[in-house]
Amino acid sequence: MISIGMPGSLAGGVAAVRGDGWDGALRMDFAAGEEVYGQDEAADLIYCLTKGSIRTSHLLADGRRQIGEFYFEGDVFGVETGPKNRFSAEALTPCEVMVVNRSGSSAFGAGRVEKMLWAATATELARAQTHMLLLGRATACERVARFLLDMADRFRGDLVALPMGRQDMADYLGLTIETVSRMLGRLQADGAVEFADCRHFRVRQRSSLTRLAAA
Amino acid sequence: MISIGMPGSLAGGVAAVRGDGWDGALRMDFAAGEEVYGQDEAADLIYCLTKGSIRTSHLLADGRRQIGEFYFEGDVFGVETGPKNRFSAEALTPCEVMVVNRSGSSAFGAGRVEKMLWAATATELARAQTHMLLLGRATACERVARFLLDMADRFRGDLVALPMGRQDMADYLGLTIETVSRMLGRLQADGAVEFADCRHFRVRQRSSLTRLAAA
DNA sequence: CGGGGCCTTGATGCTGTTCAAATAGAGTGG
DNA sequence: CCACTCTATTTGAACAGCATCAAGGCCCCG
Repeated sequence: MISIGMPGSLAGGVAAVRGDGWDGALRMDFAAGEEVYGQDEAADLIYCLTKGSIRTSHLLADGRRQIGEFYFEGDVFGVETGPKNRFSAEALTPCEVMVVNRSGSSAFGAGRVEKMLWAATATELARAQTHMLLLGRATACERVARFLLDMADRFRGDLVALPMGRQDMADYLGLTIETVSRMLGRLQADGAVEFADCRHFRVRQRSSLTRLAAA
Repeated sequence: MISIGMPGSLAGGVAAVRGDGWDGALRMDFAAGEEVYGQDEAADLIYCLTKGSIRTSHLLADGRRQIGEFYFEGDVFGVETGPKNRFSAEALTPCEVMVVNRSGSSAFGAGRVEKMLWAATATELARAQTHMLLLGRATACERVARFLLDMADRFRGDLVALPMGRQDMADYLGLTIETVSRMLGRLQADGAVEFADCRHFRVRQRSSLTRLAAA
């Protein structure tokens, strides 16, 4: 069974999410800033984000933090490879998620949940590899440029909203907030992007941005 | 069908690898330095390394290189998430591998190949995440210390042999050869490890090494 | 109006890179 | 087995990019 932890209010009811294996899922809601699951907790649930934005983060003993990934509407998160979560997940904005128990219909490969889990794991691997390449051999400017491109591609629409703050971007990109801020400034000065305010931008010259992203 | 590319000599015959889904696999041999598969080639085969060491690497247009992972005896490699390989794979030493076509018995979840592929993907995700954390927020010294610990753990035995050169380590850790060399020197000076020659070391004080790895 | 986050901007410093050269090691042919 | 060559590794010195430290500005909200 799904046990509902302290945070997050169970919204009761059961809704279908495209019939992808989320039919029997329970819906939960989270307020901005609330934790969906914690680092080192048992990893037995999988989540589909139906509304809002989520970040997963890994905290080191000395306070250093690495953001694993950002998730938006339609993304599946909570895919973990071990019995315990390597990352924690927090809501960046008010969120609505569907939850299923991964060991639900346990026979391998049988159920829709397994198919969905398989697809989600593959997506997760692709993202982790992309992220790895970003962190391994990209300059600060390239990292920020790629991040903006990625965000612009994930939100279809002219004006892109960033649900996360500078610290989250920095911890995702392996940089400091100051460096992120400076690079954003530089990209804007170069005419590649234009910021309406610190959380909203539009791509001005995709070619410049792509060139600066270099990879 | 499996098509045998130019490099790698088909050793004919069919051998079972623990009955894990490798029963119908073909064996191939590669010489040190030979490419097993190339970046951007079609990703339809999966490999089990039965002897030797493999590295996977991703090359950027400007020559920067990121090593994805090192694989040793018993490891499965060639798990890719898209239709084309994001990485290439090269033999570090003479290698013996078993090859199967991933779309062989295609019905999802049905065959042993699928079970194996599922396990391999999960392992791959775990490794990619570990690697991501390494590259994101670790100092040069921590990276090298963790690398040595990792190698020591994967090769059971007192004296650990490194099948890769300094450039490979550097490209794996997101550092330069000079920095890697300096950090190895420092770790040895600190008494954490001892190098017999530049490719063989033993762990002297695991506690120091673990402390320096810090994560 | 005042307080507290968050973001930006500037000055300075450190970690790791780059450039350069010496040394060690591996492979080759005599 | 030795001499020679070529490559890999180590070491040193100068440099650069990003981090750190420190203000200052902006915006939200009481």
